[in-house]
Amino acid sequence: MENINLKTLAAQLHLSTATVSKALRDSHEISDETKQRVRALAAALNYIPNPYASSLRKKSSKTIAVVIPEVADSFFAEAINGIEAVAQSKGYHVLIYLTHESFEKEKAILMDFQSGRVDGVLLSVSAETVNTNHILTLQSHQIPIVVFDRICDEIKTAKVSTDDYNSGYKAAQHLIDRGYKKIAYLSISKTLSISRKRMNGYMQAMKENNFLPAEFYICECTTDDEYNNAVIENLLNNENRPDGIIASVEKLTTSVYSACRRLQLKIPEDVGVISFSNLKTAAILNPSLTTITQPAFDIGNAAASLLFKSFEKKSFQLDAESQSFPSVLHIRNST
Amino acid sequence: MENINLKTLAAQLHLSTATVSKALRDSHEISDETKQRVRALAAALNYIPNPYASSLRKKSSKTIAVVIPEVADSFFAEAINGIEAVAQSKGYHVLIYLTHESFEKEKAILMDFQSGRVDGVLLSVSAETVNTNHILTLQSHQIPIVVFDRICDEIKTAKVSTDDYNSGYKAAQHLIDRGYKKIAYLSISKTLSISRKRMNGYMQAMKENNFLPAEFYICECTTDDEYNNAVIENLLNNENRPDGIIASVEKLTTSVYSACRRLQLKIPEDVGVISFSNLKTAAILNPSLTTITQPAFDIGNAAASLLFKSFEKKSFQLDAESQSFPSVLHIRNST
DNA sequence: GTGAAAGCGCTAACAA
DNA sequence: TTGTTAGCGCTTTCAC
Repeated sequence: MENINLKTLAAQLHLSTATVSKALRDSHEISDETKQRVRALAAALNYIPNPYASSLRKKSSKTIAVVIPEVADSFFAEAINGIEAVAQSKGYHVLIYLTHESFEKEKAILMDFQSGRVDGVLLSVSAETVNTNHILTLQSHQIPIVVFDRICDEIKTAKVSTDDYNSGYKAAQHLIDRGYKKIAYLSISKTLSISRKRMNGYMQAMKENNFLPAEFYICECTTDDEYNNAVIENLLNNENRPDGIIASVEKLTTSVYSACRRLQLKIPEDVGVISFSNLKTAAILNPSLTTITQPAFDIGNAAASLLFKSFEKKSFQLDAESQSFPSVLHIRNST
Repeated sequence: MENINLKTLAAQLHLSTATVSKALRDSHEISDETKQRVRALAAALNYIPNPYASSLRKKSSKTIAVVIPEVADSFFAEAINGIEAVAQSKGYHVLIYLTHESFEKEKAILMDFQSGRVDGVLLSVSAETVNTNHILTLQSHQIPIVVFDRICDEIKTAKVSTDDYNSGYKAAQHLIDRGYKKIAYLSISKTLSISRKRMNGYMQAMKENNFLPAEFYICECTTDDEYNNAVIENLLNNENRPDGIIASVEKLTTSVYSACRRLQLKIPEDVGVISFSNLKTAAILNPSLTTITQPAFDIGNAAASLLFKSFEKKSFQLDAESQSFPSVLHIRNST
């Protein structure tokens, strides 16, 4: 099938391409009658404008980028849902990029956006991300960027996230209320602000309850499941093992449960477990899992909405628009 | 920061834009010395070519589209991983679109691709998709399309999927081997070929074991969790309830487990449960879940690889390249 | 080995 | 109200 463009339409209608273009965009300069004719033919021939010609000319691409560490995580999957919902409603397209927690990849991806490929970026930084120069560079090219979930405090833009400090606090306090005393915090990154904040909340709760730093256990996990399994098993296979565990990230849950099973530790009797998680299956785990659940869809939705607002009025100050959503504690049988 | 383009480079180097363009693309027409100079300046000024200008000119966008019903499903999430891996290695960009099981949305999305926005499409059809005209139209515009997982048999192109018939058969046979006799099949769509095939496999196994059609239970589920909960509870809350359940799709697992809990039916004693699922948490459910697991990453990877092959040689016949991957049965405590 | 020129399909001044 | 023209930034003949 022949590809049909403005010129074809114009020729068949004995009009200029300019007129056709304006008619299709419902310009007030064009008579109703002409608009009718143009629209009729466009529909008949099933004309779809070439987006790249239009992008080139207008210097706007009607597409945004979503840059995240991974998709196989129910938080990010739900966040994408939230983002896609807004994008679809605004007629925007969404490009997706996975960093797999690599800072180098993240830099390379953002670098490319200097080209004008996207009108804006939604970013959740990788666990390795140690500085924000790549973000600053992008901003200096007038590409608006909104960070969500895994935010960077340093950068000047909208940040949409959970109230991480409180969430960490809430998790720890819940375990303490349940009578657990030696509580471990499983982190995925020393550098990630989100992880630090959750940890600070945990530490604060511990201190307020007069636990000594010697009774805190901070355990660094990684991207590597095998490694995490070993680390967690090691943590628990020990005279002075913790009796409570806070998994700061969903994927660590499986490792914790498996380690307990291998070591024949009973949850919640021997070890209480609470996870930051959006898993739909939390309620049907064995035992059902107490979670700190983030409003993932809403966070994605809010981040995207802010980005679109910044497209609509250029005077919109993204950095005055950060939002923090409360997480909710779902108490189940693992604590 | 000023946006820098070929013209800027050319001016600073006292060369023509044509020469600079060729130099950057490492054309043999250009002297090594010039290439050096050009590359040096391009790097120094951090030149990133405008992709839309290039797309417009070359009529190729270096981007593909992934059209799927949803992301919040571990099969699709993993499949995206597989797709993204190939795309990234080939320097391609990936646009993502969610149909939320709506045929109308799917049509609208594919329609837009006639514009040349993408070089190819990876599609997993919605549960509502009843005909393939939208796909045929796209193909008539020379946009290659590979269907994966939720394939359509009718269309002439590469189809990458699991061996669904065998998987359905395997699931049923496993339950039968375990001594279950009244086995229900939970479907998500009458029209989806993938669902029909799994169901046919189930029926075949039943017949081979001399169960009567009267002992088959086929249960239509939907997108709506509430509704599914009710339907499944109704199925099980009954004198003549099934003693075995095959969930043909991951998301139904939670409904089944919850229904059993509410009705105080014990898994696996009262009801055996097997699910098509890629959940990482299958092993730590209560009880751990017997699954038919699809090689999601590989399927995504294979689908994308085929698409890229068709870009590389236009003589490549996609419709001669369908692939079927075996699923694996993970026997756990729910059966 | 390099450059001039045309043009991808569209939009936006500016004329008419 | 419609048309002419220029040009977005790039690639690609085709001359030189």
